[in-house]
Amino acid sequence: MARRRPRPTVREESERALLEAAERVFAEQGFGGATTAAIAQRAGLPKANLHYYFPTKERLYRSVIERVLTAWLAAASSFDASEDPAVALSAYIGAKMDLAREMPLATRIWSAEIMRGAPMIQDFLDTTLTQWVMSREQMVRRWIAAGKLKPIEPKFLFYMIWATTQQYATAAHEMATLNKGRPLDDKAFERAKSEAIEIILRGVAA
Amino acid sequence: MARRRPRPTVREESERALLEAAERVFAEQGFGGATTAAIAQRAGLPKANLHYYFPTKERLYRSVIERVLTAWLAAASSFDASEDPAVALSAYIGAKMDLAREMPLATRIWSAEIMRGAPMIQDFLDTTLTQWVMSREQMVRRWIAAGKLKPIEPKFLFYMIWATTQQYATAAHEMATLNKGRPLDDKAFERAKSEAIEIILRGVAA
DNA sequence: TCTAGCTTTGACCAAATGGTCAAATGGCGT
DNA sequence: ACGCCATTTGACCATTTGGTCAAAGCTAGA
Repeated sequence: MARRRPRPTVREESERALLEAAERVFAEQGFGGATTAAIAQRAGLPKANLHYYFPTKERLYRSVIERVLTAWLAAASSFDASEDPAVALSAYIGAKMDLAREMPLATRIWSAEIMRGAPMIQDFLDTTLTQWVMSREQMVRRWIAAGKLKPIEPKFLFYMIWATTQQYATAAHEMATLNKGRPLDDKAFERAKSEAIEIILRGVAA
Repeated sequence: MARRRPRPTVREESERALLEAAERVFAEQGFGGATTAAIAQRAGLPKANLHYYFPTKERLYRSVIERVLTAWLAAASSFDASEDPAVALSAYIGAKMDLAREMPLATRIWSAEIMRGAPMIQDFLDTTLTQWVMSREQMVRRWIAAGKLKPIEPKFLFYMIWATTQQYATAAHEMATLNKGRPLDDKAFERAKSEAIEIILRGVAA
């Protein structure tokens, strides 16, 4: 019997184009403001074709969010780079900064989703994120107990890291306005990255 | 001739109810996702009445944003509390934290607006905000020159302050999830505030 | 009481929206 | 050459959307 060959190119290419277009439109307009027509047009496909690959707008959105989730987890793993808090925090903040720089649209979608109350990723918050935070909280507490960090509430440190790093994606336009209308260049961004790391490290070091 | 009396109550009460409802709906759904019908319903008025007071959705949104602008400026002024950087920064961070705590919906709308590229407040970014940042940048540079602060790029400090403080409004739901599903109580919030202040102060102090 | 003008509201409309469908197209293995 | 099946697409649909309108209600001053 003729085994169904994956024949990847067509489907994969259309899905890729749609996901890319969706990422841009969702980032710019939010879930509510985005329209499937706009996404299809940006992908260069008729709207009916979009609904062939992604039956509903919500499913398309979920697919976009899954990519972000993967990236989030990858960045999170760099927290475990070392048992030395300075190294671990530097690596984590750096990875988060790079993520915001390299995936600004995805980062904006993520932030918007959180801001709306995470209607699509509550499950992630309840399971993976909660576990990740709880376990890293323990690490931070151990560092504090070992006299390596000031006695801070670990969660507040995470909140500061998340906020500061994501800012470079969510407020990129505001930053550009304050930078003579031009986006941060690579040099400025690298400086922002190292200053963020240094300020936070100095702030929490015992 | 019968002088038009202000007769404030009716108009003012309707406008107030509409603005309050609009703030909530815009914060929850974003500009694109919000509907005038939903706003009118939340205000307990027919939709036609909404359009009597605010001819278009965009005008209503602009009116909501103006309130936020006022609050932003009020908080900004606390930066000038003192010539001592520790006092000025503490006051400013504290004021921003309080703003996020007391006006979470407005803060979320503000963040969403920035994230979308500030389509409605570009003028504010270009004028008031740019001037405010430029002048406070000078103050920070003077503090650095006086050896009171580490040689940081002042803008990055502002970005960190904005991000960290707004986070307590924009990510309130995420924080609640990580706090056994309950929002931060006043005690926890006060601790977050003082830790934010301490971490940043230690981070930038010379 | 009368009336002028502010306010309220149900009914309505054109456009946009998410989504459907069936007919057409394309390509690959036999 | 043929047939199978994935893919493409224009046309279509019900619902929702922002916004309009005209008729009615209300209130204060004369």
